Amino acid sequence: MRWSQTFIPTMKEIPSDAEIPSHQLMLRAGLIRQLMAGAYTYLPLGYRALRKAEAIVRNEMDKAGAVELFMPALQPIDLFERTGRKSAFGNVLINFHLQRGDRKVHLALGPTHEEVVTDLIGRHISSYRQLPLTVYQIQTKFRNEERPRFGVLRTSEFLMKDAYSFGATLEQLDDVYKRMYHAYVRIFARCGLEVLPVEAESGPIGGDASHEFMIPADNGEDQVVRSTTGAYAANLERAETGRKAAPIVTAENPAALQKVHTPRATSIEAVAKFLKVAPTQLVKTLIFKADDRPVAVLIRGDHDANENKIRRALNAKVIELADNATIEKVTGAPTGFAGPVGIKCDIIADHDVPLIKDAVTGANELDHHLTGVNVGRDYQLTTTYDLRNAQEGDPCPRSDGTLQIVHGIEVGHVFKLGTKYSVALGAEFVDEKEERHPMIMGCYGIGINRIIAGLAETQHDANGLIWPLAVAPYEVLLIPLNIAEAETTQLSDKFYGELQAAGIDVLMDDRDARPGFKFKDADLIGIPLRVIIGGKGLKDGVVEVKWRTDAEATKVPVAEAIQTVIKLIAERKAADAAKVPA
RNA sequence: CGGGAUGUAGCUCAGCUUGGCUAGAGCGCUGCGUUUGGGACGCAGAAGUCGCAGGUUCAAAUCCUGUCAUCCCGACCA
Repeated sequence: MRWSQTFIPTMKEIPSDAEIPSHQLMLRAGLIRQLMAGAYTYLPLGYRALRKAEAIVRNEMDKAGAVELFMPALQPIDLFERTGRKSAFGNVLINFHLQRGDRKVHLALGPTHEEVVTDLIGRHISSYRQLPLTVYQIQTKFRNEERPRFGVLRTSEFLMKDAYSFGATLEQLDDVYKRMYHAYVRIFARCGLEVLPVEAESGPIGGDASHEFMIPADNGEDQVVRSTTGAYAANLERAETGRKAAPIVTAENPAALQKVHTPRATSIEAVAKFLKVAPTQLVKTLIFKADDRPVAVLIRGDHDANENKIRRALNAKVIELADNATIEKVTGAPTGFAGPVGIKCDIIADHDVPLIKDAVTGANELDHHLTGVNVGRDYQLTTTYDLRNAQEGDPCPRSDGTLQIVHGIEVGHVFKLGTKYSVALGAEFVDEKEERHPMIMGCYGIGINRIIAGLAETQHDANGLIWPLAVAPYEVLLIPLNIAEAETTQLSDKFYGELQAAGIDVLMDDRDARPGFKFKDADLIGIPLRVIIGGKGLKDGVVEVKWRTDAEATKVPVAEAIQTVIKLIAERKAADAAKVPA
């Protein structure tokens, strides 16, 4: 492509609306333009990168045995009502009524396609002999994000590869899951992305039933816990800690239990400030309803409760924070003054709670707290659990390392769904004994836009983007230094034609601009290999070849230049391919 | 949805506090000329209903009310 004939609106200045590097650079390099909050146009350069990432995803999905199809974005709301996801999605689901003749139809724009695909497969697959089957599509998804942000990282409309597997047995599900996991590792490696697979919240099947693929990045929205030894990585929502259950013994020389007046101090911060003690000295008592049974959950004041861990510890299906009426019933006081001493419900506690000597807790009485609270003497526990979010410095659950917390951008997710959708939508098969069973499903998503945004976010320098060869909009950028010189343009045209004939994606900056101007734009858009033709070099019979990441260009005799470029690209491709796990 | 900020030319911003001549700058754009190895220079030009609506006033980019949009923090995110 000749630069003069395409559309690459680069910007020297940083648009004031863009805050994070990927957003700034994608705007400045002419990859995207914003239409409105959460909706972006992909300009020619950005769209080429997107399509290259898409092609890699498609290729690996095909190799992993998935078959491509294409489903409608427009979907009948009825499907979401049958799976209960109309209310689960709530406001995120874009849905509306349309007039069709004399009737109204209620439609949704697909936020994902479990419903449509389960309905489809359920209608047409009926025997275990036809299973397993994995289908996928690459399609625009729609979600009414309450707050789109971070440029292209969180938008209301985005390109997603979504795959769905249908199997007759858990073994079949496990098999597809492993193949998809492996395909994902290859996809991100081929795209040149550094990605960390982490354990994620997994829903009904449990165990290793869900992994997210995270790009470590300071601006990532997710928090990821990883072990210093590399033995463990998990989403913060999911991450276990390696802490052990503490011995439940009353501390020596405990202070006397004392009731103190703490007017209007209902939060940890307020109580800590009022009594001039550290939050680590406080115990917060959260009242949950676990399958409608009230339970008091004790967490150290400075820690964050983790609802998933609490739900598992209680062996409950659903838990939610109790309403004010329930809290008053079990504590005898309004919300904000709950404590374990004398509470009228079961108590479970985090490992760190019994370690607090002379703790401060609510007194189960309006405007009062207790000080000098000690386990064994003032309240009883039989055991403790891991009930809080992991923290920096916690022991690793799988090794002798410690845990650290990093931010990440979720770029992929593999998930063992089980039979939730096949039961709701009646997608059943018959086994060899003619017994009917719901199909066992898995789903596997990749955010294609996030591959691009993630690369922009993590691979750039002060001057601009640095594309990996496999996803770069163009592989080679030809720069004729001065198009007023006939020799320069003739040679550039020749190179342009021959490189294209060799199957290389080449962009030629044929604009009538000064060299410095072209160099700045070249660094900004980050094409991997740059070939400079003209000027001093051409007088000496050489052209200059330079990787985006090189400090200095290499001089190559004109006669050898084309072969050199073809060889360099081939070598880089081979080197990149060697980094991809087999 | 709660909190904060910002809307003036394609981009970055000044002017607003204390209302007052014809609304400014840099970059970009058009024409001519000179330039040509890291975002050139000169001359001449085009381009803005000052987000929108209403109000106050002799007079509003500036003050008031409402509204819309965008960004940031938080809540939310199968």
